[in-house]
Amino acid sequence: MAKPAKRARDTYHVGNLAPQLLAAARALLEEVGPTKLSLRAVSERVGVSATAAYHHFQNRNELIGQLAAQGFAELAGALQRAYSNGSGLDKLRAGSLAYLHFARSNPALYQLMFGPEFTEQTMIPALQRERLAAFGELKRMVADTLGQELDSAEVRKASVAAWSYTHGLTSLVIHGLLPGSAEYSDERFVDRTLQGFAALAASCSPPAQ
Amino acid sequence: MAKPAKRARDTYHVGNLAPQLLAAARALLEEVGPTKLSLRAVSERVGVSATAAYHHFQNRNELIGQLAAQGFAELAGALQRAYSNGSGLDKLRAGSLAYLHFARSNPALYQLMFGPEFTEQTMIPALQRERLAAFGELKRMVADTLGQELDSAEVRKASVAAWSYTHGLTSLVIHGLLPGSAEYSDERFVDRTLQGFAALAASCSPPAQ
DNA sequence: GGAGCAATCTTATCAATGTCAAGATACTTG
DNA sequence: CAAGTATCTTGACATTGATAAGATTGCTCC
Repeated sequence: MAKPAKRARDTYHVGNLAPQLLAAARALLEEVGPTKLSLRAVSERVGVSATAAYHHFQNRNELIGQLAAQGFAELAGALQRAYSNGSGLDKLRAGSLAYLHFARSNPALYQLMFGPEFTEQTMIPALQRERLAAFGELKRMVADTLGQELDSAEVRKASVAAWSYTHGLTSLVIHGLLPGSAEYSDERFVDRTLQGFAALAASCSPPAQ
Repeated sequence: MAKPAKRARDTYHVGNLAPQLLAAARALLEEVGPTKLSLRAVSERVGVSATAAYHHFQNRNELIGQLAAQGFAELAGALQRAYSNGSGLDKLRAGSLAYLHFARSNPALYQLMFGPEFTEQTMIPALQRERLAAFGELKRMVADTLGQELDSAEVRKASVAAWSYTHGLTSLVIHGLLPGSAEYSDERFVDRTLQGFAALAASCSPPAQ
């Protein structure tokens, strides 16, 4: 019988399994959510055995870590595009829009990127690198807006502020914690939040430098 | 032998198991992290069988959901205290400090409160209620600062802005994504971020109302 | 071109976990 | 005190991450 041979032909040496696994995991991630993503389901979707992934990734954490790293890389790219194509002054608004748009297009991935699965022990070099790169892109936008050097104290503080507000808004929207999280547009969320900041700034005591 | 009888005396009818389970889960949560919290470990710590919890909670999600609800209740309390004891104008700064302080004192709980385990399906009423109450507390602070009504459009927008920035900063600090996440004080993070906002506001185009 | 080696994939298996079903025990109420 | 109900246990099952050992394929080196 040629059955075992044929079966072997189909499954053995699929080729570049790692990218296929990552792609399947990425798709499954958005279907089932960040917590319910199982290696077995990913392997089954690709058509390999449950343990095949262990020859390309150390464990589940490394696989989803690379997914998260991929997410940060794409986020950095989106920020860069917004930074380049930014019209006029408000490049920061364009950046916020790109940020929120990326997260709303890949909600489960975004939750994974900032999820609790990556601590100091379970951290992956690629993830740390891409995260720093994405934040570097944000800092470039802020430095450009402020007209200051990349590593000035002003830029550092303002970048953290920008990241905080954008990530916070994004996180709240993604989790459905804001009214109209599903239907309202990215622009509406960003602009209303910016208006809210303006109102707060007008009523608050000016912070001491 | 009195062994089975004695054993029964020890374990049967522990009393108010639900609060004990919640307390043990709360402690374990901060020890092992939000993802690694298992019902069995909680039960073992309390000293009951693995399935005892199912007579007090529908499933694991309801238990950790009540934990999260408890977290929001405590957060609301912390905000209220900061709101009452706020000295002078900057009650918002005091609120941000209280918020960040709560999260840094209960990092795993905070991650759980905003974690991906609670979707529309897995949501429990208590969690939604306490979350709304906490956000209501934040809105009261904002309304007081702006000197406007609780349900005005201004207050709604400014509240979302305040929540976004505070949650974003908190989330970044908790996850260790900011330099000095471990050593720096709450005050330093909040004040530097506020200074960053001021710098951004000075360099940005005034948002159209 | 073939032997051998390394890379790749599979099957078998284990421990941990969430969950259900059925039975044992303790409290409560008539 | 008897019966019922609340509470807890044991036993079991499916799912999942992970390891070990074996099978298969492609590559290299003579």
